[in-house]
Amino acid sequence: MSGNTKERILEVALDMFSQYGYAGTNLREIAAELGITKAALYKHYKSKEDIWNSTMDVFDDYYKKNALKSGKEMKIPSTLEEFKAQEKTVIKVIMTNPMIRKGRRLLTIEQFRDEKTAATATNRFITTNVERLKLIFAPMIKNGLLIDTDIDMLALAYATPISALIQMCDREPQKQELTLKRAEEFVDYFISIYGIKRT
Amino acid sequence: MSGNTKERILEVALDMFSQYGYAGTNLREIAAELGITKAALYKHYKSKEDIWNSTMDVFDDYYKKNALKSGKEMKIPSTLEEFKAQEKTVIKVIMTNPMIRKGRRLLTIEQFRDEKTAATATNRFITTNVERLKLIFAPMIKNGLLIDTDIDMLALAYATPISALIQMCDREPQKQELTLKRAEEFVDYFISIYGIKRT
DNA sequence: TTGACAGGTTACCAATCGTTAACTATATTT
DNA sequence: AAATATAGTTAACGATTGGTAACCTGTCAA
Repeated sequence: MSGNTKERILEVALDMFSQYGYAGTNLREIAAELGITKAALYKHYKSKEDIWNSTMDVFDDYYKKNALKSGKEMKIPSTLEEFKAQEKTVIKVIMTNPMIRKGRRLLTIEQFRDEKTAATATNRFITTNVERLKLIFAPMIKNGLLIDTDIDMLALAYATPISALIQMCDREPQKQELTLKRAEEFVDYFISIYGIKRT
Repeated sequence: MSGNTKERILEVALDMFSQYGYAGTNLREIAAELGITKAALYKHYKSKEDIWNSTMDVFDDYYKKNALKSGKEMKIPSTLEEFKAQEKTVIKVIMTNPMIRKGRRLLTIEQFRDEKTAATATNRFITTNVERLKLIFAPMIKNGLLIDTDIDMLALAYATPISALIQMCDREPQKQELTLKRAEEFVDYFISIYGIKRT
């Protein structure tokens, strides 16, 4: 019966770790949530740290398969409206997808534990976004859609306000509508500043 | 001997809570760091939660007396250069002041614990900054120093890139020089976009 | 039919947690 | 000088933690 217990453990662990952190999560609660005994967990994972590492792997895999891949498959928009529409779609997914949210929360909570986690956080919260955007903005500047300006600063100026709103949404989910709306408004605002109107 | 033990406990607790969080911190280590016994802590505080609440109060007081007050005493810059210089000073303090840094880290780690903490985090990380900036930007627009644009978006566009760099510095202190430099560069960049050149 | 095994259980272990009690030494007050 | 308050100690408490051992039970292959 239930050959999927191993995965269900991860689902619950994922919820708890991303809310209470590693130290604040205990195995009894994970087991209780699943209706099994704490000892049963050890039939599937050899230690708490093993469960922890597995949840991190889940997040990593999901991130690589979805966030990263969809970033690389992103089209170079040929109009400002196309850029807006495309970005608003991405923002909505990043802001509302449960797996992405939990992974982000986990990384936020644990980012000060060690240098490796810190580096991962910087990479995921800033670097990856900036690099993706640079790949989009460079041709847009070349095509006369955006004003010709320092592309690093441009990517930073675009990515971080949206990140801040996403973080706000992470910690206050009841404000999801508000933050999503504000993020979309910011996309429009950004284009109103940096976009070049066609004549 | 040592009538300041009560305060020294707070200093150590402050370090540990802001690195490992509430659940990840234990009283033995706090005591050991001070060269006293765990039981001695109870001569000064009645419980772990009491110590926790006291550290939160320390952060709150410091924040109100320094960050908030200096924000309110801020001058309205009469030139763009003055704005840049003023802001770079503020950024340096916020980025490097140990007490402010620890308070920020603590809030980052614990922001998902309950709704009140979450609200505090949003207030401190976004709202307060944005409100302060709006008070500065409004007269600057009126005086023809900045282009006339949506002031909420303008404040968001200025505050969040710097916040992101500060967060990066928090988790990777060895990059302090880099992040500080980038933040200062961003101030210049921001003015190059939104500032109105005198003729 | 039997035997192996996967996936549970109960019961327990040692370590660690926050916390308290009883005691001691040192100042301070009366 | 005696009494008291302060700030520390040692030792222990009960609860909780991650982890283990022994046992049970259904499924499935030999």
